[in-house]
Amino acid sequence: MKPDYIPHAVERAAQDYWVAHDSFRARERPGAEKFYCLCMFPYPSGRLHMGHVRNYTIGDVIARYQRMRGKNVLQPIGFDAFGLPAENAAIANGVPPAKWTWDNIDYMRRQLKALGFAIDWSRELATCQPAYYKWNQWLFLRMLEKGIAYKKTGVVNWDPADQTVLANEQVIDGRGWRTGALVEKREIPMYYLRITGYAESLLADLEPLTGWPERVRTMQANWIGRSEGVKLAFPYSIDQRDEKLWVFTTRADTLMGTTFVAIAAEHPLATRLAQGKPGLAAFIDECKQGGTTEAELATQEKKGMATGFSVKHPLTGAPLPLWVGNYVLMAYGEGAVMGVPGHDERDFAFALKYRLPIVQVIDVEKKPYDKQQWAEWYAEKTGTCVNSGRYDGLPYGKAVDAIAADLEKKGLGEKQVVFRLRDWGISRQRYWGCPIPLIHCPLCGDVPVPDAQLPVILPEDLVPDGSGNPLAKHAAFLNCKCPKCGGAAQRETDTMDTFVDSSWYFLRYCSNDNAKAMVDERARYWMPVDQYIGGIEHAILHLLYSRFWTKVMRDLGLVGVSEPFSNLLTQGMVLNQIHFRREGARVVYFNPADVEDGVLKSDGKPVEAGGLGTMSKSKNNGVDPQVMVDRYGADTVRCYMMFTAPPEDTLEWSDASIEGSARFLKGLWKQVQDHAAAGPAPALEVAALNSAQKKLRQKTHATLQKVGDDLGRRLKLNTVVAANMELRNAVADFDDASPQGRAVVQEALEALVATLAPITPHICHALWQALGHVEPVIDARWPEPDAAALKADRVTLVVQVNGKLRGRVEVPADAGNDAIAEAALADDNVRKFIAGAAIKKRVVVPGKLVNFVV
RNA sequence: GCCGAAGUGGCGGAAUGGUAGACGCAGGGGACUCAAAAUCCCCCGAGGCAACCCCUCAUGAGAGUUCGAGUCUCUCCUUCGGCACCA
Repeated sequence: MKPDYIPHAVERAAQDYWVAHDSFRARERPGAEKFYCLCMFPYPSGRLHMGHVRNYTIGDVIARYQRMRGKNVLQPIGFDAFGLPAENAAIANGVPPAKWTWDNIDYMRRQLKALGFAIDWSRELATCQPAYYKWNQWLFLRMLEKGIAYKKTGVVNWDPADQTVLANEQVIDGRGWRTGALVEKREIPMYYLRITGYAESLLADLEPLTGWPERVRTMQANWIGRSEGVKLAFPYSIDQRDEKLWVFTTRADTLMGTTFVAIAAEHPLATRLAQGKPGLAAFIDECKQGGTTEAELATQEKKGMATGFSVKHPLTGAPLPLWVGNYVLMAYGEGAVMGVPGHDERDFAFALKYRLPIVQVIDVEKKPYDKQQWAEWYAEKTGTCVNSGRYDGLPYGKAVDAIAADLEKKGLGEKQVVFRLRDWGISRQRYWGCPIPLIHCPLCGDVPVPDAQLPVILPEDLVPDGSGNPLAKHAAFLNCKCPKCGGAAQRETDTMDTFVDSSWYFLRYCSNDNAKAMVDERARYWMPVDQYIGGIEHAILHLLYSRFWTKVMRDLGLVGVSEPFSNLLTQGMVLNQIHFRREGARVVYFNPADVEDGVLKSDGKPVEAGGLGTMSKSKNNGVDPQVMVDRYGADTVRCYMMFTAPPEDTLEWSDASIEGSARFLKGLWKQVQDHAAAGPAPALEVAALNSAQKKLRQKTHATLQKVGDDLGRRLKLNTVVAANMELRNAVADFDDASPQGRAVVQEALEALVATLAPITPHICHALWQALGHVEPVIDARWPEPDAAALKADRVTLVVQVNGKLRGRVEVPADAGNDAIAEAALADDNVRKFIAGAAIKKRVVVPGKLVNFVV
């Protein structure tokens, strides 16, 4: 009897088998070659979206493949459970974030199980569990002891209407997303982690990380942004005292071209000079409007105001006007820049706008200099100094050395290395996060919570209302005793950035049941992660923070590795259309499924098109894969996700072509069942094969070779499916019920089922049994191609004349170059194009082509 | 604005410096069927040719390197990701 393909029954049976046999429980087996396969854990936003399905399918394919290669595989999962959307849901629905989060986790866990991922569920964790975040707090205290964590002020977005701090995402066109109020910048005290202390090693350790995509390493290196330059001082006198204004520059060679100095609006000197100057004070206030993001600062109109105050040139002593400029970033360097309009594009534009002098001090091969129009070469480091007194004629490097030496003699400067990287501010004025374990005592100051009192538990029954942090109004959490003096004190109500939670979860999977320690020796067995898979959007922040955190833990003796992830696959985003409406100052997003022809289906009124964007909760443009799983089954959805685009490319969602994957699996099922219904195939006798049988066998082994390379080395999963579709087509076209014909088909079908098993594990579980195997396909050996079967007697070469295809020629596989050329020249069309001309050159690529240059 | 990618038929994509369009979707034609669905077979980049052969053009635009470029280099355009409080 040949059973029909009923995906849900097949999938249930396979999943029941794996659960009954505890197939994916990972155990430490010293001596066994381990493989830690990890996907970035999901934020429990509600339901899985297509990006999740893509991510976890890629990971699952790799995990199952490595298992078939004989590795001891660990594939865990958990939930990144703290964060802003839970608070937003609470504001919208009046449900505490904890309940919302756990309901979502329960639903998503069911979805993940329905997709059949080979996950060790015993290691599941959620970052909102006290047993997890206790260790955030514990490590934070260790960092505080070592001076890695410290307190300073930082700038936040402040919504004056709701009296609350806003995330960048909640600021839309400079206004609060709920209130529409103009957002202000505000300085508040925060805790920082000194990631800059690790800048050198974070940069240096990128170099040997060859398992990472080059683009991610480049992005990280640029983000860290090491630059060598000179820190130098412009002296000035104020209130009868001599002081120095420090700046950093990578272009000390242009120092003699300085015509002004500009400081950030937040610079302390700006504040001092604004006293008694209402105009300047108003300008500084104006600079405090608008957002805090770098993109916003970099694209805003460059504005400045003279302070009326001067500083002195460090070498000539000449007075230079001091300006406040909104393009000067307090966060980078010293919060002040020397203005060299001759050789810096921004300074040039600023000088033109405010009619400041422009002086040329670098010449490049005597090219003409125009003070009205910026030219690219003005900023080049290839010229020599001019109009620079004793530095005239010096090239870049020597000029910098000479100027730095002269500054140093005067105590006004020295060479310095600075990084673009800034310390990591982790304080969030939010409820749904990990409490920062500090107590503020009126007598003792900031007192760390003693280890014995950890974790500081977050109360889970509060409902935020959008104005401020509910922890700050919750007496039971807020009021406590000072651990030092025993007097009345208050807890810190800020919580940690959720990036803290995700910076070490991969370590906790190794020992998630240990209540006594953050990590234990099991982490030494499993770490580093052999393959990490996640969205390209995490290329910088999450990966950089995880690398930093791992290095801190290494320095505390907690882990044995310096880098957490040996190999990284950055999956492309799954994009979908964005639709929205502006309702007053608020923006409301609509799911593409509810929109047709630019109109919302429910009310027939138009919506605005926001273009393509990554599927996200905040843009409400996710596609629920559950509909597809219900209709086609998990294997079809998995197959389609892998087939439709290479893992690293962006994928624009369309559910139109999933039918092809459904047909493929249906056809494969029928072929295997038809074949199996005729009884066991006889043993293969290679020597007895006819040429058609040899040809199918060659196709089988060519497919094994391609698929093995695509899966093992290239991670091109789309072509794994495509190559297997080709092989299936070849089997379908092969009409030979003879004993050896059936033996060749058996081999082809086994290759198909085994190599597809990582991608479509359920159907392959059933078909592997149908092909006569007792052991499950998850434990089958990955099939390797047979070199002898790959060899053909004769090969077809392409013949080119001057690089253009003019013919084909079939020659014995072992033909020499002269024999190939002779055969190629016998082709009529080839002869036509050579047409008596002299052959200047002959290029033969063995097995591929021959090219005549005439 | 800065940093990093991507751009190939009607669509998703293949081509690992060597035959551009594998594989699939959609579409067209046919078989089966009372009919439909499902399934199976054939065609399917544009132009030239009565037709086959064959020729020309074509991988966002423009240049360059090479016997040979979708692939490498440069410039430009468009789209996407990141820009430190979305995760």
